[in-house]
Amino acid sequence: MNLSEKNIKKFNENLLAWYDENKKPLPWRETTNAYNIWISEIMSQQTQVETVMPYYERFMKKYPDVATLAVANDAELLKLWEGLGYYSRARNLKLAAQQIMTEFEGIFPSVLTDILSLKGVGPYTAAAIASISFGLAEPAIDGNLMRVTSRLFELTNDISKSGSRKIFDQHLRKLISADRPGDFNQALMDLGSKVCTPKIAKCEVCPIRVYCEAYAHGTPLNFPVKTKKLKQKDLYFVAVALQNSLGEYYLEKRPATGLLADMWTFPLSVLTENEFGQIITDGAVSKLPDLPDLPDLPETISKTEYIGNFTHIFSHQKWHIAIMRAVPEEKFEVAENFLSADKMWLTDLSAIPLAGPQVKMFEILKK
DNA sequence: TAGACGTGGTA
DNA sequence: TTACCAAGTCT
Repeated sequence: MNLSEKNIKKFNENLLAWYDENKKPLPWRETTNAYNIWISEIMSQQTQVETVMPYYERFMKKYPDVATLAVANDAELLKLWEGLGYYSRARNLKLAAQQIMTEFEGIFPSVLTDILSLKGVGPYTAAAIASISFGLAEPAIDGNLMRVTSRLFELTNDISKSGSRKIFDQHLRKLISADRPGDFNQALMDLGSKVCTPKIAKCEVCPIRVYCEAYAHGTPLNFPVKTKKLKQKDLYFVAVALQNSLGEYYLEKRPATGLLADMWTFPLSVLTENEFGQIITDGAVSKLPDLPDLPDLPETISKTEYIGNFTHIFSHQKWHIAIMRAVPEEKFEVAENFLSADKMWLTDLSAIPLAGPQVKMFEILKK
């Protein structure tokens, strides 16, 4: 593209006029309040907007401002986030709210480096908030902007490498509208999701095609350049469903770090692929997870019954879970509900945060 | 810098 | 069913 001042001005006029006509109506586009924009941007990371919308509405109702979020109950916050994935986002949201209370006197920071200092806020989100809420000319570089920009300039930099970011940043800084930087960013995002899409480039309806190198050369689908993702690793587990006489299930809390941190789970034990195969073919199980040492629990769980199996796919792991129902020799009562901070009998499913594998297990056990 | 970190949708 | 995609960040 010829980057003359006149062309850049025309580029923005075309892009922003298209945006004014075609922008997606989204709840968080009805305001520029930094708190609202922040929450919507965090929720939208690697997540489609259709999925985000109900979560956003519930979140704003329960935590309408920074002060409320800063003192949120951890379990309630995680429960609200249940099903959205990437649960550290919820944890970081509360930490960042506390940062704003202590380091910025409760006022959402308006300086880029201050916004960037918030937990869970990286270069994309900081630029999105800075441009949309504070009118700063910062390109918010997400997957959409990288795809559109790579086609505009036929950039062959691998977008899956973090080092490529600065190349896209350099190009976009020359283009970004000083008057409407927030709309510039959102226009390119909408363009990327509706017109300049990964598998199909609808160049015939693109408002900026006359500036596009890939369009001129008929090569839009050659961009962006991106290395392939690794395949998920297969992992095998046996999960145990143990019920007391009240019908409550025994659950454990996962560690505070790592995959599904702080979420509740049925006791799990790692299996080899062969051991897993044994269970699903003839119900034979060689090793069960350790069960709690309870005073009221019968001394031996003499029998286990194979219930079924399912798989759950994460971005980097594929879990194969066989479900065994533990059958105590006699019925037993439990004196206490909460055994400790990380062991409990489930009384109210709606009160504790459960991730995908556990939700699926409940579905199967209900049948 | 590469890999960890969830989930749901599409082809 | 596999592969990839969707408004990334942290370590």
